[in-house]
Amino acid sequence: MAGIQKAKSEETQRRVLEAAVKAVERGGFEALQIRRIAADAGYSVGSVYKHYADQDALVTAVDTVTLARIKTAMAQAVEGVSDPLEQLKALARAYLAFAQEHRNLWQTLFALKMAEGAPTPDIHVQELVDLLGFIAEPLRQLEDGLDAEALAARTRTCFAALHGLVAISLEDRFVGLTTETLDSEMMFLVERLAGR
Amino acid sequence: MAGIQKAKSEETQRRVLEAAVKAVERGGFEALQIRRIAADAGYSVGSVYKHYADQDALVTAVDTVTLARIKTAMAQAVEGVSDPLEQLKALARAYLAFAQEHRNLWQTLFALKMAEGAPTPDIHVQELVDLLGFIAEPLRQLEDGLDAEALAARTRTCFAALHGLVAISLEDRFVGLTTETLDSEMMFLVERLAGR
DNA sequence: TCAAATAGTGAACATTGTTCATTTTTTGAC
DNA sequence: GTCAAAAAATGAACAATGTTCACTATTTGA
Repeated sequence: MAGIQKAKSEETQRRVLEAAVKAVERGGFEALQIRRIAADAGYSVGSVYKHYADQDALVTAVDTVTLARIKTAMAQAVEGVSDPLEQLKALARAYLAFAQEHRNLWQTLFALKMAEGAPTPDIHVQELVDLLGFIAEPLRQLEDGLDAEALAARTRTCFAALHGLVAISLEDRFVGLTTETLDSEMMFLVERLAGR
Repeated sequence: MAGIQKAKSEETQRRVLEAAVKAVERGGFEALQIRRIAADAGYSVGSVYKHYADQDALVTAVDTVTLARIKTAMAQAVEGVSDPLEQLKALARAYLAFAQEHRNLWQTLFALKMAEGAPTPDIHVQELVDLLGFIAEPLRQLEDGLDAEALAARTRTCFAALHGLVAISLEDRFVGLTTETLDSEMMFLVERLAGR
């Protein structure tokens, strides 16, 4: 008869997180309201706090889901692609596509975590390292003269540049480019970064 | 005897904005609280709302100040520099320096305005066009084969790439690079973007 | 001098994150 | 099966904050 408590606890945590992800997907960062999520998940506000210390913890949990999804998308992007330059192009397109298709999740992931004094959870750091790993491998093949440290720095630079292009492309403030222009600019950036 | 009302109104608006800028500088986006700002400026909350429709309007006003400061920094950066590649490098360094020295203002400027349905104010669009203009001019000299439209797209791409590097460098999530490495990576990026 | 217009006030309200005393359910020993 | 302790769940209450608005104080122009 034992095990009911554990199962209930896990289900509650899972359903709360599901409701939180859906809330962010629908309404962005601001839609992550405890009362709303508790109601959507079918619990009271108190139950949410039993599993997540505060709103930040819930955002962090949503971000963890987002990172996992990005990782999956990146892994699929390079699947079966052997040419390093083509790998980088595929990764760039996958990253842009994810941001466009999951705009609210992506924006929440990069919406100033910096303001908080809390350190980044280990799981996030690991996921980010994995993401950078996708870029590091083709880069290593293209720039064979780099030592490990330089490669790590170069990898981050390449990711950051692509990230910036994606971030700016999602902003309304900058006059929008056509989809074709954005893609060609992105490919230009990848080629220049790859030294081609 | 006339003119007192106008002077008072303008002073109130100015002092409220000054308090708002200082609040953001000190505590970031989250420090922009109406009560706190009203008290700092020496007015009641109602007076703040006489000059700014809501919190968003006040953030927008702060962002306008930030954009003007960035524009000034960029203008100073290229002053007396004639070589186009050196101009781009100076602009990149100035942009990074501003973000580092005015981290909270910079972050607030790029903290998801996207969530709001409100359109970007004209003054912001104009300032952003001016900022891109600083980059467009040296780019035009370096890539003489581009037509106006392609140059505009390329300019945005270069800005976005630099912006991404700056944004990621300010994040704690990514293991920090030394100042020297960051600068050398930034120069690498500029040179590659410039086709050198 | 005075009535209208403007500037300024702050109490009151609505929303939302958070806490905690209480109730309901589960567990394991007897 | 009984029951006391532990865990899960509840929701009222509190605190912080954005926003409104009826009211007061000041300025204006005739």
